[in-house]
Amino acid sequence: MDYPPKKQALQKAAIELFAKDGFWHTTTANIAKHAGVATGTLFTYFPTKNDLLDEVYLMIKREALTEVQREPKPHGSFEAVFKEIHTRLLKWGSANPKKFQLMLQLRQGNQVSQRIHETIEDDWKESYEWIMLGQQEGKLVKFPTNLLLSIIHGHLEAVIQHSIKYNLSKKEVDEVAKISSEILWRYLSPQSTRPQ
Amino acid sequence: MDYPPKKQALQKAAIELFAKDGFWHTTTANIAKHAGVATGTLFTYFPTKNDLLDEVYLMIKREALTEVQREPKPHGSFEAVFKEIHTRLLKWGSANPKKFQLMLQLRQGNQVSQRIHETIEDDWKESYEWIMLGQQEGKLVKFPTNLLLSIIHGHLEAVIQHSIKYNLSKKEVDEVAKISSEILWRYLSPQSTRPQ
Amino acid sequence: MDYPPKKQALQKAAIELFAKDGFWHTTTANIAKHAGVATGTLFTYFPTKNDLLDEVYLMIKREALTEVQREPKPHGSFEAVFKEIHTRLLKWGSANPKKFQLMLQLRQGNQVSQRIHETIEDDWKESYEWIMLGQQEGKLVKFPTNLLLSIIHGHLEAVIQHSIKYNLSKKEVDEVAKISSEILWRYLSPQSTRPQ
Amino acid sequence: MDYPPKKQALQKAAIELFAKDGFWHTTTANIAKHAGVATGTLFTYFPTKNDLLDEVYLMIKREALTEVQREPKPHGSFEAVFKEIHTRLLKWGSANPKKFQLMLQLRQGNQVSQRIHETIEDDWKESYEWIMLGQQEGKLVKFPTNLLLSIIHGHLEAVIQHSIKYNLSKKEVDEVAKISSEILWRYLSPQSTRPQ
DNA sequence: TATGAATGAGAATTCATTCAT
DNA sequence: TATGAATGAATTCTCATTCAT
Repeated sequence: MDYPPKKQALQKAAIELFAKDGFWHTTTANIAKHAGVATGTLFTYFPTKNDLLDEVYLMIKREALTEVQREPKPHGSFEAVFKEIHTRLLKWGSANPKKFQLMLQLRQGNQVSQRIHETIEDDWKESYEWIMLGQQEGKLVKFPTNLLLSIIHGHLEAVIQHSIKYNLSKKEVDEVAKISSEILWRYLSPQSTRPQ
Repeated sequence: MDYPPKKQALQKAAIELFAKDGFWHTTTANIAKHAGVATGTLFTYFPTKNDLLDEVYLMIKREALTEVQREPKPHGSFEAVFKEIHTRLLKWGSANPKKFQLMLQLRQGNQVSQRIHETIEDDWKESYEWIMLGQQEGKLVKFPTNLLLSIIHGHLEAVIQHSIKYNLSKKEVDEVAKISSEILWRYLSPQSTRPQ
Repeated sequence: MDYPPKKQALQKAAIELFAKDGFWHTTTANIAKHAGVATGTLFTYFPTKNDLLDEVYLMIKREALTEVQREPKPHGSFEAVFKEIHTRLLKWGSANPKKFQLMLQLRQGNQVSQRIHETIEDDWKESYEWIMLGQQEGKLVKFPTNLLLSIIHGHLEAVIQHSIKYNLSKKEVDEVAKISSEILWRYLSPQSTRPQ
Repeated sequence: MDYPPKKQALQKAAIELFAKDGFWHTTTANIAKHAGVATGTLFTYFPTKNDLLDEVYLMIKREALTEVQREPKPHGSFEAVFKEIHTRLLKWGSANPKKFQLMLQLRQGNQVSQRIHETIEDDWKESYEWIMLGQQEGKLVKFPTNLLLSIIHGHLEAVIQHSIKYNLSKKEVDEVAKISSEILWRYLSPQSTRPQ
């Protein structure tokens, strides 16, 4: 979608550097240098440093989303789909530690513009509604949907962070994914709240 | 512990402003102004802006810890203690949204110095060991302890964020605490992983 | 004289924008855009932004001069010619407010190159000499010729500015021209300095 | 009124440089250097380069006004006062060529903020009303007051420019003032418009 | 001629930190 | 200790100009 090669190079360099040094310690001059272009070139593609950030953040979020939606689409029972999505995201995060951590870093801090947050919310709306549907159909506990999503997110993040921190191999990530999605599912499916 | 009133005023102002505008958008001049002191005074107490940040971060972390350890100490069965700690932290976070969010903001980003992170890890070592003990005694699932802690943290954060976002009343927070700690416990106690 | 249509479009756009936003707030990119050509094209016709300015300034000055010299040439007594010239310039300025104000703007400031100023002085030499002749023949007061010209200019400018500011109609400008040239003439013809 | 010596130095340097090189060719770094202060110091006193310009412009305008109003106040007949004011301004302009030319330069161009223009208009309101009164009492021709003022201004400027250009001595300026105010007066007093 | 992406020197402004009082 | 004016390195962004196509 982004043909201009210099633009791509800038985005890539930005992700690299933002993730490594943080948004504020990264200068536009440095991004340009790493991308192999002149300082002014950055501003040909991104009116301001913040616009670059916005675009990069959106890109990452969409990359994760693409992962969830890519062929073959998750299919089967609600449970199977739920676990598959969880697994895909975990794998994606483990395989893209820089992007993942940049994402976390940017979620806190108020650098990303409101407009982008809204765009992203829009992107994920389908998933949100799918979760809500699951609740209505009794497949998931009846927590406030937002809280439920927060918990799912929180869990996922914790597991990804763990995988990154201990630099797990692909194989290990597969295992963690299995256990972790299994647990999460039991945790959030209604029967689990009424054991015995 | 911090007798000089100007130092306290500076710390308070710093928390306020860091939480509201972020570390990078907060100028030392502004902190001083909000604290009602001269710009230079800040540097009488904190050699650099980052030292102020470190101290403030440590303060908040210790405040949360104090909450966990304050009299009457959590007591009773492992389960009771576990739930009590979870509840106390949830309440503290809900009651101190600014501090809590500042904490999250600072966890990502590389502002806080390594030294401080180590100090904090040290502070919480006891808790860490208590969890590990719980695992050894079969009270908690046998995940890698670090992952377990990450998951507990993730859950707690999700719930606190939710309470803050929807501005829950004290009563509502009490309820959420009850349900949430109950769920977390079932989730992490070994029997929950072998339902039926 | 300027056949290439893109060159003309650039000059026109430059006048428009220099007059509206000032030389410094006008970017070459903007001029090109308004002229409907590519940024680089400007530099095909004008080596530098300042050369464009020079040419535009010269153009305007010559347009005013052309107005003075156009057929039917001012004729009759010295007084009649003097008044006719004054009237023509006043009308031209009122009809071309943008060009007129750009002219004023550029007279101060050191943007226009010395070479152009000299060229213009040359263009107007004839008028200058005609005024001098008038003085020698006792038709005009014996002020230093330069001062005399400055005063004439000052008067003319004041009246044009007034016409522009109050957006006078053609008819009103005609009237003002009549009165104003009458006054100026009395003011500068020798008898006026010795009334009674 | 402006005690801080560095502020004064900055204003002085700004006038010097703006007049010599123009507002746009003068960098804040250069102003600071000429004032013998650090680059940042300029912004301690003037939030932006334009604020410095505003203040400098206002200063100059007020200096001219002070000249008009200083003791001994112009007194005597309307004619005497009129000529005295004209003379004082001419002398001030001749004695302060840089300030005078900077004034002209800034009047054109849209750098000076509207607010400052209004402040100045306010400052000179008294003079404006005095002129209007003169018209009502039949001491001055019944032109639209604004046009009348424009003409007076235009005349004054022309004469000052002349004095500066030919670097007239104080004595010569005195003479020019005498002649010039005499002429202007005859020109603008009602009888002069109906000679014979 | 015409294009417009790319360039990079240059400029205004910010702000942590210092230091004389 | 406390002050706050002064510092100047660092940073984002602008824009005239170039040049490969």
